[in-house]
Amino acid sequence: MATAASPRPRRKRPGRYHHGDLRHALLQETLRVIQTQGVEGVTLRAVGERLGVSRTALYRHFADKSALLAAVCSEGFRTLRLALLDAWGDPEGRPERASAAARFEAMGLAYVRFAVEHPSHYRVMFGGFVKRDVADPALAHEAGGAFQALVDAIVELQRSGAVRGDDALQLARFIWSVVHGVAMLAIDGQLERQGANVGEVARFAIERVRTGIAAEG
Amino acid sequence: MATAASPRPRRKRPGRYHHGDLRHALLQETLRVIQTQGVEGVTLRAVGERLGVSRTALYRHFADKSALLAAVCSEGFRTLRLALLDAWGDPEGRPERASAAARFEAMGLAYVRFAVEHPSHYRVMFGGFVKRDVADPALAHEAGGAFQALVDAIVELQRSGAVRGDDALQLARFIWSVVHGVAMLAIDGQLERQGANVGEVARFAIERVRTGIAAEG
DNA sequence: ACCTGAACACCGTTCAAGT
DNA sequence: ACCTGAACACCGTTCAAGT
Repeated sequence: MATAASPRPRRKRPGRYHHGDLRHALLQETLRVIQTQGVEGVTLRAVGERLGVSRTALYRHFADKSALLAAVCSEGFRTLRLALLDAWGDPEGRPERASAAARFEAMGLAYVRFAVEHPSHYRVMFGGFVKRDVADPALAHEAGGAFQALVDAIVELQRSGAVRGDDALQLARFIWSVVHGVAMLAIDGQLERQGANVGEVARFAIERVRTGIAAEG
Repeated sequence: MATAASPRPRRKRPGRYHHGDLRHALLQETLRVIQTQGVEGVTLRAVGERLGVSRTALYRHFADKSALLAAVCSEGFRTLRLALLDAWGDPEGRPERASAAARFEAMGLAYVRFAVEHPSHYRVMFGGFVKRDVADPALAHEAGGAFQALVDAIVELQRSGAVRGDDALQLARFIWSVVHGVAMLAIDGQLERQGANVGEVARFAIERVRTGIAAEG
């Protein structure tokens, strides 16, 4: 458990009619349900009841359930981006001593760790739960931001001569695929089923990737 | 569309009481619904109605809906294994001229192609739809078989001196992560959203992997 | 052995109505 | 502006009953 114990969103006072900040509370409570019972535990009835509010109150703040989950995705990509930037900038708590390889590994491991520590949240982000035709612009923006953290890291590694001069976007998509693949197989229990250790798989993968994208010579 | 037009499973004759091979028909019809309407289109009512059978008839053949989907997964892993073996053994229709690199690439591309051509089926296989505690042994067997195809290929590449002498299982997990990652991002529309071409991403990834796992010297 | 039909406890969503 | 409560059209699953 690495999730900070976020304060439980307030219930509506029984007498009062307005909740106050229902939109934010709905989002927070949905995240809480996802983390504890998984996505299938997210019913409008359950979330509403936990906030002392009718099961239809949410329609004032979100178009529908899919829009609520889209907001959950946005929040996830934001958290993921911050985790990646943190690992990249401060790989072991000793940024000044960090080699390019160490920073790269730290970022990759941080990605996988985010997924493993928030499996249900991660699955909402990539499990096809939000209808693609909704196309929440905030979601696209946050997803793009998380990806950009990866691109920026690649570019910096290229500048320092550690990584070959391929198109940075292609390199970033490749690396994203690797960590996303490890994360998904881990979440799905596929690695566990084989008796494999997720951390080992992640470390091995990142090291092989580093070799695969290293500058030649 | 690359799926062979499988013959539509027979409806029950209105007069008759028994369907004949309902279990097989249920599986086939479920696959058909998944392919055309996605997993969320799979309702026991819809599948039953399409076969001219009650919505509860399936409980004679499967424990519940999750068990039906587990069977769908098994079938998917079986098809995937065959596709991988086919690509590995006959990369371009000219097996005798195929280099190790070409066979490796063909296998990787075949993996991604399977997912892209059967996105909903692939998502059922890896989307956490089947409850893990059911633990269908046939499913575990088929999943293991598909993975084994990858391991066997790695071992052969190691014997031929093309791939470094790391633990074959670790190498196979790494490669699985890469192709699974590309496949999932493709299915999810993440690559499309960036304007990336799935085939290009897959080819680039496989080539970088090949470099990353190549024998040294 | 195999299938049916009614019943049950759930869903998301809508909409007129209340404050 | 914000929330409620009844109603609607869906679900998966159970179970006694039919053939």
